[in-house]
Amino acid sequence: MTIKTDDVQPKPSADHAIDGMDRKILGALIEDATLSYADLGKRVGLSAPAVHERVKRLKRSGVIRRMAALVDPRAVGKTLLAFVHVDTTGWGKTPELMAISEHPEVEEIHSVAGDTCMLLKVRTTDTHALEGLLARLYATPGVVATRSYVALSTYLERPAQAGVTEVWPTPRARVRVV
Amino acid sequence: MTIKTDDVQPKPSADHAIDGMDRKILGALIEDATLSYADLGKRVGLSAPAVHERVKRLKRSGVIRRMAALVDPRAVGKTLLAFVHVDTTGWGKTPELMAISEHPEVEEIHSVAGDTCMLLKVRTTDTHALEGLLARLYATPGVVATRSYVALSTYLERPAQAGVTEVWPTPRARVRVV
DNA sequence: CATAATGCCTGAATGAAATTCGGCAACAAT
DNA sequence: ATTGTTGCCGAATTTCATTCAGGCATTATG
Repeated sequence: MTIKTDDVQPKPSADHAIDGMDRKILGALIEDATLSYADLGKRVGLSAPAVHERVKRLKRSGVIRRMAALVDPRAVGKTLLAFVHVDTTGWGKTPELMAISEHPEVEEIHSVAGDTCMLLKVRTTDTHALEGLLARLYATPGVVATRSYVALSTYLERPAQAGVTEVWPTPRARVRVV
Repeated sequence: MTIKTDDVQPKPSADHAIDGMDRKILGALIEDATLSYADLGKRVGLSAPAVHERVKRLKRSGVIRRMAALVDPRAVGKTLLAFVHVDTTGWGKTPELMAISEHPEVEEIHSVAGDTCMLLKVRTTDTHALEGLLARLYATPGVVATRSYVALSTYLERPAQAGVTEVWPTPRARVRVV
């Protein structure tokens, strides 16, 4: 009998393991999702139907969540970026706290280990709009304090890279049980 | 004579102002960049060549930076997400600090206002790989301290929304100069 | 008020690309 | 050795991106 894990986090169905060819495809599609299958195939060394099949599988298995247009936030009026540490009374995915995701200024919500409970990434038009968001956060039941880090400049902002980055390889047990 | 602003931040060329129709198009393309122009037009109430023209303009003006595949980080082995506060001796875009962006685990680098200098968003395979990254950060000239917030759960993570979110409208001067 | 110019839209036509199909080679299991 | 499976390629079909020629509203101008 197998134990049902039933994760809270969305899990990528691990039907097929990702191989090096998949990583090359992912890397190319992260850079440019408008590549034709013919060009994509030429870049990774495969035919168009072959890459098409793999991309379909990567989408179906959830590795590729979706294709998205990356929009300059400043072009749509979101000039101000801030990271907000939120201290709460309780812990966990309570409905009250999840209501925070309803605020359209909030782009990310993480529960973190450290001297705070939750970490928010938010974008607003200006400081005044940030104040409005903070007021709504403080009005949320369970929120007791916030600390905001307003971004002055963004030096790097890129979506998830596809390559493995095992610079220091994780040590594996080299012990022989006798 | 006009003053050359010459921003450090990439600037969206403000040829044409973004109107409500553009916002609807952007919102749809953020959700799904694979929409055909016909479907996109039906969704926003426009013909296919019309939306095509607008999308082309949005790309050319830099509002749409690019189309990208959004990849599940866990599917490519990046299980651990952390936000790292970095304290530095100096300030600004020094070459030493910009070398941090060479580390593939680093997804974002912001200089922030608050009790730290810089804020990093990083993804690694595990805690050991995070330790390796921190070791490399400490080896960077100018870095004096770091504080890491390891994400336990991610409740929300979405790319930039297209809509204006002026919930508390920014007060405008109602003064008449006489 | 008339007129011309501008910008933006609609509908058809062309060319390219996505998608599907059948067949072949490599590999694993029986 | 044989059989089944998996993954790939080349060709065919259908859909879509892209372009073009008009039509309508709005605005500037005489």
